Amino acid sequence: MSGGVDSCVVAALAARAGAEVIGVTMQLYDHGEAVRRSGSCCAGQDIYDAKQVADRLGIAHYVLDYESRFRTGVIDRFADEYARGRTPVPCSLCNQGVKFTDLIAFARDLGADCLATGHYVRRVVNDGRVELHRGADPKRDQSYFLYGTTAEQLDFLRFPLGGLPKSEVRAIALDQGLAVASKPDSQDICFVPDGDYASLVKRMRPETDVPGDIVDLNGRILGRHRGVVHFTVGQRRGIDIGGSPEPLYVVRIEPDSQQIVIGPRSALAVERIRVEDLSWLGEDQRQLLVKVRSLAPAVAAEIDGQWVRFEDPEYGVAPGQAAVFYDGERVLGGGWIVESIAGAGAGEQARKAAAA
RNA sequence: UGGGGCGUCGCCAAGUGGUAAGGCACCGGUUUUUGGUAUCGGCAUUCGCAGGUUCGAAUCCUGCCGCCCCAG
Repeated sequence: MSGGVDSCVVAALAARAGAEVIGVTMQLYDHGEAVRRSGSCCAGQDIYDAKQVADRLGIAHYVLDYESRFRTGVIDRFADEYARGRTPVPCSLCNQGVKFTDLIAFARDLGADCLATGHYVRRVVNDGRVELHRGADPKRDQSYFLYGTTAEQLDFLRFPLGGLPKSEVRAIALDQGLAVASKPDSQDICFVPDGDYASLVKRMRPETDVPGDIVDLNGRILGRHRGVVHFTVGQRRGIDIGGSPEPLYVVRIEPDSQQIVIGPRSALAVERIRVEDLSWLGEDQRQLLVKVRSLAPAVAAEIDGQWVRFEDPEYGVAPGQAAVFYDGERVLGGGWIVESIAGAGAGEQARKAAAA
């Protein structure tokens, strides 16, 4: 129970169903600053909210201090990735680590039959095989963040909200008289109190705060930037360079030289990517759909070992993000994007032709 | 101190007598359980400065200032 609407409704549904329910809240990063911020989770006020709901439901409630695990497993890695010129997905790190590893272990120790969470994904048993599917509400689907779930974890997990639209979840919360019914949806990075993730990363990895050159595709210096921490591949705003007839985007980040390479949208075209730490729930699918960011339609691709080749070029693929594989509604797995190969963008071709 | 060209929003840039296009950048909203993207809206009472002509000038005239190129 994070203290938000979703997990509290899960607890309420379970309690109403007559199950023996034990509420568990992880304390992940409470250092006072995030305490009062609504829309966060797993800290301060949210833990109090979760406790209130548990009391109302008449269920036991545990608060687990996972701060140090969260720090090493999520926050440190978050900062490290920026230092490598990548753009991390902390939510996936959290799910794969503390949430689905440590929390499941705790639940098993308690002798629980399962662990239910408020994620908008579906667990589908098909022919005795457990599958992970997207949430029924396409606007709420969180499968992108859960691709790393293992079959063994999936066996133990339950996602009661996966088939519901958010509006219905709120209606249930209201109906059950839960104090959190109208709490705003959480967004942004939970452990960054004010959305200013850059200042956190700067504090942890000062080298990401070093000014550097902004160069074009040919290496020509166009300007200066305040530090690589402020950029991600595919980013348009914040480059602060005008005078171009078309928008310029971050094409590449080179942390060693502190350089940001920018170019037109066509330079963002990516033909294939390499992924690491591949997690796999499927069989032997090679032709599949892949999402390279949480919000984006899944596109056709072919996987071959660590390489994923897009049927059509993808734009703005940022290393550090996850590539998540789908077969229709079903999640097949995914991995971290570590490398991308420029594709046949129209502009790129024109540039090469002009240079030749 | 000979010749030529140019000075319009932070940048690029239309506009050559009728009352300041557009793009980029920037700012704000929307969207969003990561970062981004996308989208919508805002953004020069004023055209290097000072005079003059005109009903009316960024557009014509004069002077000055600044920059660039060629030639010394």
